[in-house]
Amino acid sequence: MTAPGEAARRKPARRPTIKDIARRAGVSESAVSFALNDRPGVSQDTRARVRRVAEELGWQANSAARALSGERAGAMGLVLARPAQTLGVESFFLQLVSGIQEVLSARQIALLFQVVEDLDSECALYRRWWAERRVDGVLVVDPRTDDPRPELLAALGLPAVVVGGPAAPGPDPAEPSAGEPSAGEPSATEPATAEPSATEPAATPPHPLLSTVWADDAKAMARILDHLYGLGHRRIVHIAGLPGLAHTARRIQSLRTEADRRGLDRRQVHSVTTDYSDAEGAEATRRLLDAARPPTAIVYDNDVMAVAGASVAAERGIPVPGALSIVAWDDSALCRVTHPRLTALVRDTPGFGRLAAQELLAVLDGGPLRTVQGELPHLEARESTATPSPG
Amino acid sequence: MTAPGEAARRKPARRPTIKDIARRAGVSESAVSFALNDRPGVSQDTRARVRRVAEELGWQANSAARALSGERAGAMGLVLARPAQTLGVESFFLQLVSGIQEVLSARQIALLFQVVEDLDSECALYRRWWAERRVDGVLVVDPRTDDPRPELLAALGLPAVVVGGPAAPGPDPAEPSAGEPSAGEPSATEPATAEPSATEPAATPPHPLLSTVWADDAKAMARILDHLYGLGHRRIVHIAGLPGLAHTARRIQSLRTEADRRGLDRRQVHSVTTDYSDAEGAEATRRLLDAARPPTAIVYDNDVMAVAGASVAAERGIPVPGALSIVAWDDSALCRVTHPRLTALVRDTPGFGRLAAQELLAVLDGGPLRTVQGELPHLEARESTATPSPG
DNA sequence: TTGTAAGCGTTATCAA
DNA sequence: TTGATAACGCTTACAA
Repeated sequence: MTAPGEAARRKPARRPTIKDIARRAGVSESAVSFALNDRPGVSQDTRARVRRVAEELGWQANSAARALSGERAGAMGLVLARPAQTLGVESFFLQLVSGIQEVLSARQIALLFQVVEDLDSECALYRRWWAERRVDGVLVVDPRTDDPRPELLAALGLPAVVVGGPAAPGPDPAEPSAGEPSAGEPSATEPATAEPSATEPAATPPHPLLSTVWADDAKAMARILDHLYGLGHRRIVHIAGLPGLAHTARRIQSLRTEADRRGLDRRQVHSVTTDYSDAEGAEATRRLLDAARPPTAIVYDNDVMAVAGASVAAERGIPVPGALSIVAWDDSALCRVTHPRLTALVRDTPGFGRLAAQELLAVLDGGPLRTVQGELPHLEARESTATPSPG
Repeated sequence: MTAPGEAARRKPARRPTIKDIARRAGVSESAVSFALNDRPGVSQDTRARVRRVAEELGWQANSAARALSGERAGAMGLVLARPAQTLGVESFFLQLVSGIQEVLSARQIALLFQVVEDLDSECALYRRWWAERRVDGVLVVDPRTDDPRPELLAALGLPAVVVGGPAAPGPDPAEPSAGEPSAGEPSATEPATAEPSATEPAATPPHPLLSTVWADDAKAMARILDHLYGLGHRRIVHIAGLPGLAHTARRIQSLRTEADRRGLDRRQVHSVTTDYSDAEGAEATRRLLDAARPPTAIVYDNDVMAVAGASVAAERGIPVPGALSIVAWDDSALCRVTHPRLTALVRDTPGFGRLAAQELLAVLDGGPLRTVQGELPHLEARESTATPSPG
């Protein structure tokens, strides 16, 4: 081994190119290219020889050259638009990203990941990536009810998949079309199978411009309501996340539907929105508990707020689950380390990421525009939910 | 607007190239290149005109072409080697990444972010990135006491910066395996201050192969000890993270030094290692609290374990901070949502990321190999630490 | 101060 | 089945 300083400084070894392989295998460059890309037009013998030499030399295609020549950058993009401070405690994104990469890296596709401050920056970044030909496609997260991104991406012709589902159904408070689905019945409005259905826009309109993978928040909310209603809860408040997000709207809508279905009073079963922070989660909880007839159960849209809410209850000496039941939407270590441990809606987030990546690859391969549904989350009942004490 | 389906499908608008600009501005391609890259050799007038046309056309350099021609890929890499399950609740990485990108994106440099299962995959990925010329440099996180990555990267000649500090001081013969502290003789007292200096390799050897940015864990631990000792604690246990990580070793070492300095009993002031998970944090806490003379204070190496520990105390009816004080190494929403709120060591993680990115850029610009120290973290005293009750 | 032309490493088009 | 050869879009000598 050379001296450390020298090693760190020395010129990098030259990377082998196709030309090197061609020379060494005694064939032309184009033969090498064909051989290495599994294209017809080269004999088995030559192919094998070329492969062996490439292996020996440790050759890997120069991604820039490939991108310049072919049309593919060999990379996908993922932008997270969040103010730096709110880059929180959530395990959601890292898990999502890990699932995405499981699929992409198997195809030697890299992931460009960028955190920006806001939606405008995100759009600007898409434009730049597009102009620079940096990425072959992008995954759009945190879809909103009024989202400029699909239109932009469609206009740019940059393949994209929306992760997290289509926007909520239109501003229809009564939600007549999803009216009275009996539990378990595979309702026509919510296809359990992931078929591209542009014909059934009522409850879950496939996004008009981009393919979409999403979780069925409506059914998930129904499961939570089943659980709480079954325990005897009649005053249930949903502390939701950011009002602009599509899934927030879907959850709020679903809570209404489920409340109506059971003839519950809408003044006692409703949603309030927050910014997902522990601070707003705690604040909302305080307000609710101060009311004349406080809820007997609260559903939080993320784990951090749920834990914050549990903490507020503890401060006030309100027993959980005796006087207040708590459900967290999204499970994580947080829900298991608190005391009592929190009942949570468990999703397979890496699986969701894999699904999204697969769908993006499908779009790149010219697949049809469609809406794919992820696995339905299940409710993990723990110690924070129980039959409410009378009163 | 065209019909949605058509918009999504239609061929993307052609991206403008230098040739387009040249034609439109009535100059040669090379003049355009010079003008846009701030190189001498074109008149002010031409430069202005070219710039204006480029602006009009919304031109952005094709990253592949630039990478192929020049030597720069215009991207950096960051690999996180973690089993998918342990992709936890930590806010650390997203914050680090956001800081890194603040610096990189200002220079139009992208970040390739990849999550892999283990260190071998990480090394393989570096080789691939190098061979593919995908990245100009990488940021190495989670440095280990015995780390193969610096040597690999140095050998490849891939510029890199180690984020998180140099490995711990060499093997300490007195080092008892974590968990069973021997009443070893006090080792030579280390200097309380740990300056990054090549002349003082004992405490903090700058990494021999790569530039490094790091936080002074020794001083941070000293601060925690100051706080707890000042409150009257004499039985203090440090529930550390993964034993192989460099900063874990530094913290363990520092705890010993600080204990010795104050004449504390090493059987009562020691470290145990874990895998950072809530489960192991809770388990270690249970074991400690079951001991004949349980600690009066526990320092946890991350926020998740600290919250888990607090939960264990709550389960057993051990008042915090009355009978047990708790300190979390690294602050996050978690520490603020629990009840009581946890005293935590607060670091400027985005700032640390910025520093790392700056250092990487410096290395790329041919700067010297060096070790840079981040801002010293401070201890945010909250409600989980107090004078221990007698007994 | 300008324009011409030769690369960078692939892929893709054609003859041979 | 092969092997030249021309793109791809940019940078950079080198000439004008």
